[in-house]
Amino acid sequence: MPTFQTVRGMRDLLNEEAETLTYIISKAREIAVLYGYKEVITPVVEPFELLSAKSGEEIRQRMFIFKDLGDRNVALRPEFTASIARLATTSLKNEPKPLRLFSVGSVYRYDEPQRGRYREFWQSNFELLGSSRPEADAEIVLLTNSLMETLGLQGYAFKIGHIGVIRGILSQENVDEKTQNAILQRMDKKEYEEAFKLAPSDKCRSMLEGLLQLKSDDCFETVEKIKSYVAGYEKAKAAAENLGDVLKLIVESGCPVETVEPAFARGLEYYTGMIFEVYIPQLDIALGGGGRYDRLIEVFGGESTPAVGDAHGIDRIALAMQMQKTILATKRGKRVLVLSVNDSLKVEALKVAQMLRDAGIIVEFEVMGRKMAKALEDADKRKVDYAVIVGERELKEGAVMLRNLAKREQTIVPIKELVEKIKS
RNA sequence: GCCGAGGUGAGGUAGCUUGGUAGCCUAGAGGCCUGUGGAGCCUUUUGCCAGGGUUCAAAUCCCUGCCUCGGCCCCA
Repeated sequence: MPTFQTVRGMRDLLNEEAETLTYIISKAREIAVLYGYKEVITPVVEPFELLSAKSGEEIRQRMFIFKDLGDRNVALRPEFTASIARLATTSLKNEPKPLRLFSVGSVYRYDEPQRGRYREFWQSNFELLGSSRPEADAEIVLLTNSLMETLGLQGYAFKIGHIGVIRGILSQENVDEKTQNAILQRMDKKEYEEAFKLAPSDKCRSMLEGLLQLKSDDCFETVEKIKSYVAGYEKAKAAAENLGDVLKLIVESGCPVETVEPAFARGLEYYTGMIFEVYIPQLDIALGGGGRYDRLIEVFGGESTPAVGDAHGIDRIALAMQMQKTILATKRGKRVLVLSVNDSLKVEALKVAQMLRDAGIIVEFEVMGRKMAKALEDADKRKVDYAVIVGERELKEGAVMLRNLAKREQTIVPIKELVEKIKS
């Protein structure tokens, strides 16, 4: 019999890793509740067409695609937004706006695995549908800010941009959408020469090149520079103004914005407006990112619905927390091992165990048939707090032996007082 | 997709240069000890990533693949 291991890029998460993951998920869920987001659970497998429609070349090439037994082309979701957009055009079509949706789960991308990158990884996802206003963009950024802060991450910062600037220039230069996407993809990969080659005119090319020079140390100054640079390009100018509005809202709400990137693009094709990513200094991979996608829902056959959303890489956040040695604020109750002195008292011991669990105490029951010495030794090694020993002598008095494993002290405690004694 | 470093029981490792009995520490199960543990002693469990080649002989040398870790690119 061969031994099995996980498929490349997929991991088993044990002990602390699993604990950290669920801890971050629970914090994300708390944020969702606080901001009024309703949780939705969508399938891991979706039609390939849905997932690939507007995701962009980069992601399309990295999807897990297969035919199911009904000969349907399906894929494992590489992100959540497509599923949420599907919901918005179907089940949630007639819900009052704004619609605030939260999801969490695993997503799949066939990348080369490396630090902070896996083929199966976890995301928490927030989408705000129905508003085109800057405060909606701001809310998504601020909620990410809240999550970073709640988790105790130090020195994290946002990188922000606006896809409308480049798209504005390109459409006014009559570049078709397909070419726009290709240019944006190259720019995203920082293959600027390749990107510029696709520009149809010298003027267009020099406009794009010029954008790269506009970065300044002050975010608001960068926005002003962009504004004057794109004078004459109406849509691009409106985009720059919109970026300024969003920036003002988030910066004044205390959100640490590190840079405004005029030529910032992201791998996903569906973005139409503000886009952002969040980083910590110790890692140059994004912990989260998102942006505005005002046209996706109508592409899926829904009414024109402005929307903005973002995703957080839970595994990467876990990595960040580990690097910053962030302490998990988890509170754990007392752990107890219940065992009987001999087999004839098993029923009594089980009753005691159940009584303690009913009172909310974490109870393990001795199931290995071990001798007491071994059982106690084992329990102590695993950091169990108390052993409750059920024996004839004490039971006659309606009591059991309660042993504090760390202190190596024990007292006879009436069963009636056991819960209280353990909890104190 | 590309580049680099590696893969020895469950975990951590020695051995590899210079081919010749796979060793150590931790861990699991159990015993010494049938109502009281952290020590000690003893028994026991699991291994050279896979396949091929060279050789009398391969963990060791060669080739291919797989996997892990890391870097590039990009993302989360």
